[in-house]
Amino acid sequence: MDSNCPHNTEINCGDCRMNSLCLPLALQSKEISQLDEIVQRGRPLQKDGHIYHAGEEFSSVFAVRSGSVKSYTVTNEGQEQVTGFHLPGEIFGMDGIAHNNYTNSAVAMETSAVCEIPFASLQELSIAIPSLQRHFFQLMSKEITSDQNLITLLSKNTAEERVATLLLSISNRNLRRKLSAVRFRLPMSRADIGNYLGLTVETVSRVFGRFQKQELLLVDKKEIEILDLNKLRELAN
Amino acid sequence: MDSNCPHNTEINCGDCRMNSLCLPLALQSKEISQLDEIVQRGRPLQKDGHIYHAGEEFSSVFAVRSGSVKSYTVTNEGQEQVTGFHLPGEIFGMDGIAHNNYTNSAVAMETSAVCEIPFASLQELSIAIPSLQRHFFQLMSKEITSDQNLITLLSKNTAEERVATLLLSISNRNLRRKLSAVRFRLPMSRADIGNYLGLTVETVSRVFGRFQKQELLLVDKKEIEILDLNKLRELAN
DNA sequence: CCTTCCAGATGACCTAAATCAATAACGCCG
DNA sequence: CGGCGTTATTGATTTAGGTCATCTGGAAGG
Repeated sequence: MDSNCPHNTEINCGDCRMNSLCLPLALQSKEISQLDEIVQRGRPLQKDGHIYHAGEEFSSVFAVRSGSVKSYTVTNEGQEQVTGFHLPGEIFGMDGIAHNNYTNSAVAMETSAVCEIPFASLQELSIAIPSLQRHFFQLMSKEITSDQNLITLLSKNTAEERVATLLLSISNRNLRRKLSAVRFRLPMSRADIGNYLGLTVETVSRVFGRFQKQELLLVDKKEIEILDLNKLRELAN
Repeated sequence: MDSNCPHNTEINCGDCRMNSLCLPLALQSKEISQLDEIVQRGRPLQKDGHIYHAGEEFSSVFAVRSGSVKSYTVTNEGQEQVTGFHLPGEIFGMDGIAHNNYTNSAVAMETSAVCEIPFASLQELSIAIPSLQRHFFQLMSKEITSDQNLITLLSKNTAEERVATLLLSISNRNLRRKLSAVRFRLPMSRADIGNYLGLTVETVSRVFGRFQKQELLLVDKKEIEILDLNKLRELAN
């Protein structure tokens, strides 16, 4: 298999382009290979393929290697609530630790590959490698703060502010991956955006329309070009 | 000091009435005393006394021993966002782990006492006591799922559903502490409730009014009596 | 005891976003 | 290549909850 193929599942953690994002920086190469042994690579997924469903027994956390994944829960009235979008290098599945069952479902939004990290092994390894334990505490804490940011967004901000904030979040995460911060393809549908931001599809569509009229954005279906990053930041506040 | 005083700071973890809530169940008594050594008791607080401020260097997580605490952040426009209410036996401060700084501020809503658990010591002890590591992973994961529940509440539910859900949450947490599930005192103001639920004070007040008219509740200032728990559950869904 | 203050309640009015409805533009598959 | 189901856009109308303004009552403090 060509090691340049984005969905290649053969490479190990030490060589993975994403390792600066999902692993602790301070890891020794010996420690990386210990981690490498527990990580199960090779889970290529089609669009709409599930990684796990809510309610299933928790066993692993996952890292996105390529493509993109969304997490969602289903309310008791049966409506979907998108709780997060996961881009390459990001970890998801940590909601399952609390009760030994995943509370979210996770699904690929496009052709993707994920790495599976069995949690029992990770816990053991964390005892041998304290910086790994620390790293996972930090990852979970980051998830908490980003969820709390979303809470604030939902409870205090207008439709325009919410959309602007999401665009900037994706822009920043692309930058971290050495991709363009101003030109990118949204992996998710308008419906997913609206769902995540507590808005209807129509409102999302209208906000995109207004942003184009104000020459903040150039939108062509899922392709986005940010024309005025500063103005957008101002709007998002 | 009288060991029956609710704000007594002398008792150790082994004897604390709350230990079934904040400690892992499986802990040996020898392990409890190890934990006891790192826990700093004796932080009695007045109403409005801060435990920490957003931005301060992270050092410890905290457990509520008596009284009640709220966490909040301040948006860049200067408005407060309440992110959580903490009742006796509950742990808070875990948002600080990610970046070594607290992202929330924590303040006593009434006369309270908290236990301080220095995080560095906790991490070390977690290596010696794997069930403690597991317990903390679980606590953080619970925080994630409860934040995600709030996200869903804010993005999908009406004012009445939000208020009903909060009342039931407090009711359940009281039950866990062997207190009445139907008669209790709200430790927080209407403004805090509204802020937490993404509503204005007026709306919260009107919802309480409507609930009383429907004979679901009896409200006397902060004293609440739930008259029809099932109906309230139905409403909250 | 009176005054001040602040939390809470209630009413009148307004607005942002939801809902409903129609249309357009696209993959996708036979 | 043509038809069809999904996804997105755009417009008209409605509504839940916000805003503003007023009022009440209890607690604090002199």
